[in-house]
Amino acid sequence: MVHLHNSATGQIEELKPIEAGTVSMYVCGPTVYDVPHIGHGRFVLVFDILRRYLEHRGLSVVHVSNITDVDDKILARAASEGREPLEVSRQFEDLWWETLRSLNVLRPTHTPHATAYISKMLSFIGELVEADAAYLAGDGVYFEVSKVSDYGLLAHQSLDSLRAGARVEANPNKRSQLDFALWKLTPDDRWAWDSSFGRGRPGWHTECVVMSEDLLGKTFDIHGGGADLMFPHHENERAQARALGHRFAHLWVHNGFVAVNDVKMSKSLHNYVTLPDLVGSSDPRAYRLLVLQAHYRSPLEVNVALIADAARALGRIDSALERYWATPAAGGLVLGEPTVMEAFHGAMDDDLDTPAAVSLLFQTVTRMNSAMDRNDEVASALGAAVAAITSALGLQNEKRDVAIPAAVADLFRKREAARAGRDFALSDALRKNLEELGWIIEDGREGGVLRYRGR
RNA sequence: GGCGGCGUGGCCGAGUGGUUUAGGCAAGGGCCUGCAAAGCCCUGUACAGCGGUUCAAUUCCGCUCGCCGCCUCCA
Repeated sequence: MVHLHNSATGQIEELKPIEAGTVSMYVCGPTVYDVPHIGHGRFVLVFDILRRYLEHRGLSVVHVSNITDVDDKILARAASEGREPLEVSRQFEDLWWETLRSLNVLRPTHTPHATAYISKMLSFIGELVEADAAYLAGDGVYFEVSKVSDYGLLAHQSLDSLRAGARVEANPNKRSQLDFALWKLTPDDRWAWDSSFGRGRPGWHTECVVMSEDLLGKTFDIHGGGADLMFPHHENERAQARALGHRFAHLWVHNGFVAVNDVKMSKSLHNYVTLPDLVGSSDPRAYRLLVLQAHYRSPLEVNVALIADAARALGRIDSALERYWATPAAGGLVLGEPTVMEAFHGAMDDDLDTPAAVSLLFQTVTRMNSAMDRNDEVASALGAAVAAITSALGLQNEKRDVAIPAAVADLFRKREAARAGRDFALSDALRKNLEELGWIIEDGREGGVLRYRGR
């Protein structure tokens, strides 16, 4: 059974799907106003890994991840570039999905947009006002935090201590400085919606409650996101749902940050790296492996050199898999070696212990290679285990169906002939030519094997 | 100020009261190979410092030093 750390309780708890066999999962998505950064990459990979694993275990997953397309930052960018807000959000949303595709991240089942949920948000806010959990004051509608008895559950702080530490942001309209805006009145703005409260825009904590409940119900299994969303965003989402008596999310799952030189990555510190740059710098799977090598709740150091290391490690898995696929057994139905698969499940069930799973993967690669070297028949079961684990983690070696160019084939044939004639000088020279073209020859008993390694 | 976390071998990164103390990358040695590549084998005696508890601590407790995060938009 899958167990996950629940931020609400601080405990590792069993995932018990509300609807047997189906896991409902909501993961807070991006605000599309800029190029995705490597921090986005981590959360997207973590939850993709979780999803893939659940599916690997035979569960079906309804995965919802939103696109925030109405936000002050989008507006600001549109204004400074003299463009329409929708044009800006469209541009970065397209880039978002394109980047995720390159990371081999499965597309969520549903990808709701905030702009499509304005009227539902308004009626939700109406319910909150009716329930006396929200109030209309000067410049907007605010949620009254003190109406939720366990406010601070996710922050792991009491209302008093939160209030004590809260920076004073002198908004006299709020009854408490912790109260947050559900609807901001912006009567003069073009980018606004009319409502019974007045013309305005939604606050950013409401869309996720409304969209998650709309698509997954008033209670669902997992709510996830980056650790910095825990408070206030998730706290506030939860507060709204609780104020209406909804059970809301059962398990709150949060991933750790990406750090650069031990410091959380952020634009203001100029340690910002874009995701497309990072993914493009190496094998697109390298970041996934890097993420897998650390526990999802730990901070993770990420830089181009580490990505390159991970890419080299990937090579080990790839060549093992190539070796396995080349065996006759691989064509048939070979089950993964049972003790390995059991160990894999044991690790992953334990709060997604991917470091242990990856460790096991590499150990299995070594065992498979050894077994093949000595013609041990256990090799195919081990190879099948490597293949199964690799694909459950989303690290599968996309079989590069790279057609062999005629020129390459020609060089290869010449090299084989030279080698057969023991003209090693010519043979090595030809091999070098091929390497420059991105092709590597591995000599074996039955002659050389041509392999594309890219450049 | 409140809350939480961290300091592991060249780097990344798991983990554990004692026993064979992950894994990857890098490094060194070896086997194999015409040479390579791939693969296999071997090597590194790491746990911030100081006390304490214990038969035994890197692992538990305390303190010190250093560092990080949340409390504000943020994955």
